[in-house]
Amino acid sequence: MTQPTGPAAKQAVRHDAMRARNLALVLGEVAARGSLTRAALSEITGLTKTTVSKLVADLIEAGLVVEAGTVRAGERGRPGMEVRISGERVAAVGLEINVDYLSVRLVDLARSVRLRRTQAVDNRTARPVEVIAALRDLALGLVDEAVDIGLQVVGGVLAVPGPVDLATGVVHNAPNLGWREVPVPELLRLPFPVRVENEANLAALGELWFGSGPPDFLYVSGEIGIGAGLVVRGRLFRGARGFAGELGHVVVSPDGPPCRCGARGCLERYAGQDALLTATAAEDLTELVTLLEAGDPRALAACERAGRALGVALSSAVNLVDPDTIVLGGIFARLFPWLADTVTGMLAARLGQMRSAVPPLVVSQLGTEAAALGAAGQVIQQVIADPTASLPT
Amino acid sequence: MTQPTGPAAKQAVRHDAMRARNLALVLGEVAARGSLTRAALSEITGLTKTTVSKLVADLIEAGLVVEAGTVRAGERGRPGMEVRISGERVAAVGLEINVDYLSVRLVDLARSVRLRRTQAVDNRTARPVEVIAALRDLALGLVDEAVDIGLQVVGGVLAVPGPVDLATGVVHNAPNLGWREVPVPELLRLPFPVRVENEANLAALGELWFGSGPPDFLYVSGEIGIGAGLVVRGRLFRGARGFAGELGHVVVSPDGPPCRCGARGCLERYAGQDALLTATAAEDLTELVTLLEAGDPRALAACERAGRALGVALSSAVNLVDPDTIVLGGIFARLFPWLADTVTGMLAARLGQMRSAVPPLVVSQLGTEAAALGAAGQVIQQVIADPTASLPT
DNA sequence: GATATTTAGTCCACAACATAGACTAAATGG
DNA sequence: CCATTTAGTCTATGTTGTGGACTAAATATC
Repeated sequence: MTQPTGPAAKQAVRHDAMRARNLALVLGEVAARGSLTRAALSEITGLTKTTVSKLVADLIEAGLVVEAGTVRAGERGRPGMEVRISGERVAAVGLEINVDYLSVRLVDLARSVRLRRTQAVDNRTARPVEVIAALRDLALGLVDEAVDIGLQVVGGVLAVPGPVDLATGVVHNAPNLGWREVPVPELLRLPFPVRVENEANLAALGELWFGSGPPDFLYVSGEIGIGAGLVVRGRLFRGARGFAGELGHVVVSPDGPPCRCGARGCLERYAGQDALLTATAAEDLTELVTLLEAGDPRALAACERAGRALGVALSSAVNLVDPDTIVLGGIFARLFPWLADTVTGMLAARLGQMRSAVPPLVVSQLGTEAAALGAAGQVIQQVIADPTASLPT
Repeated sequence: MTQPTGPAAKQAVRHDAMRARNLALVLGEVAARGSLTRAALSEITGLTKTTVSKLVADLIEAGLVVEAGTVRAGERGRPGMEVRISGERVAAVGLEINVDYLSVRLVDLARSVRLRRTQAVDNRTARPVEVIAALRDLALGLVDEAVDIGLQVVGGVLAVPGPVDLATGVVHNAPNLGWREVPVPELLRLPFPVRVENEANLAALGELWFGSGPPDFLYVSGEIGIGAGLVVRGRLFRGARGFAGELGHVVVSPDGPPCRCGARGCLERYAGQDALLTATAAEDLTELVTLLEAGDPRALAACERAGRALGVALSSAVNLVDPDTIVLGGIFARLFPWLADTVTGMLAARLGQMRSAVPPLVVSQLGTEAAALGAAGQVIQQVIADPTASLPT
């Protein structure tokens, strides 16, 4: 018989764990609300003023928060001292390998993007070792600049367009890049710990942490392959082995065109970038957008067909995973003006009678930065969730 | 900016919470492993022997565990005293309303099914208040019998075939019963707290806690409507508003037969009970099974068509939610012999090239009891997760 | 300008719960 | 019967939060 408690429930709690949790609680509230006084923290967390004072003292000593000036809530009384996240000690690096660029971002603990570097390159024609060597150079340059501005990089996450084995970091298959079985961490070897994660999942987390929407949504990303990241109550849904979110292979029509996955009628064959470019004889996405702007009938028809297919696949997804909102990113962000009405119409037609609310369709606010920001945000999130790892011993 | 920590991370931890967590840890390990000595508990949990002794003393005083005799692990040394879950103090009631029966189960803390009562009745032709009144009578009888055997019912959960508003217990729409907007808890009014939950989700939990498979699977249930319960790492996935798992409205063919949900080509129209009975002119499921056993060509063709549709829909589900195993329950458990090869074949054809492992298809081990057992199991699970609620004050 | 009032934050004795080592208890091997 | 091994209890101590007393810093009122 399986015991259905999560891993967190299987740990004994001692005094040190209690303190770690309360430190994380205080730091998390400060991070969530921008700044708080000790008195406000006491009210919000339920801990006594004494306890909050001690916890804040530890966080100040660790350089994770700073006192930022006095503030008064009421008309009279002693003014409180604002405590804010310090953006001047620790930072995280978000990295991204996509089809036609490499990207790195430096994000501080206050979630400010301090540095941005992007390098245009055709990653589909380069060998994986070449791509990763170029990324390593870009990242090392960023780290040097971080040291120059006084920030210590405590970790990084790399976004790649394909499923990833989270334990080993091996990219089993990235169709957008033409990669199979690439042992990314062995090749990357940066002077801080780096994990590898699927790009759609990280973009979803980017929208969550750097966007402004609600904490329950399905993020749709796509180039050749189409992936989805699902966030429910602020947490990423990964599935049993971490390979959830393969929206590109959801069935649009069971006897439709053959797909490279071996099935037929997958979403990718209707709405993937290759499908769109082939239908319009466009060279690349920019040319496709130019045709659409010019009102080219073939381009408009291809978008209409892609929009209907997206609507069908997304209606299946909504029935299965019940998101609150659908966010279109990747190529679909650029094509949003020509897709939105068709997709929204199809969702309303297929979902509108049974469901009390059809999830609204919105465009990504972060554009091509979403994945790299989500990557860096994951490291920031870990520091906030476990501040004791950052305390001096 | 949304702060993405779960609810549990937002609670301060004090001494009482620390004790509660450690009590839950000890009780959970005893529940998971059948019986343990204090010394073994100390080794497994990492708490000292002193701490474990005190925690076990509290649990004994609460009647949640008992000492069950001496046992020795090695060749010499003082024998240890086995501590086991007590099945003789608290119990939970699982209730179920399905199309053609009402069912109640009494389950003790050791997860033994102590009492079973099922009443055959056509719930589709009866009014909701009549159905719920009959269920109330059945449940009150079970409670009387529980008292007779010395068990105290601490709570219950009711399984219904349709989406449920978890906060209010209102059943918005149960197509299998013909119900809409039924305020079940107001009508039921039993002498213990009762929550209402979707039947497919509870059946999935039943397979998890009373079956013997791995803790990551998609459970497929079906009568007229087809629902799915998804369990990942021992936890039920519900979606943003609790309305995930609507497998019956996943698209099989976008321009297929119109569905009562307003869409076209939903799985329900191919593999739902009505679709199967209409295709074979069978009166009910038993007659359909008789036809299948006799080799009736129309019945076999209907199952083949249903199996292919299930395979298509399940391949979309696997791509999106990545389960380890697929469990067929409901009518599909009875039809398993005539469905399995087609479904398995379709899954292999659609998933076998890209995914390193195609999820195996298995039949439910619990049959029609799965939902009621899952319901009772949820109450049992809550007692184990929060034993301080059961301690004398 | 002085005093009363309000609110923030610190101080310190105490409580709750886990730890750690000493000790007792219960068994078997030699 | 004694030595050894292992389980479980006892008791002083340590860690971390609490709660009330107290100080500090502000404004309103006189």
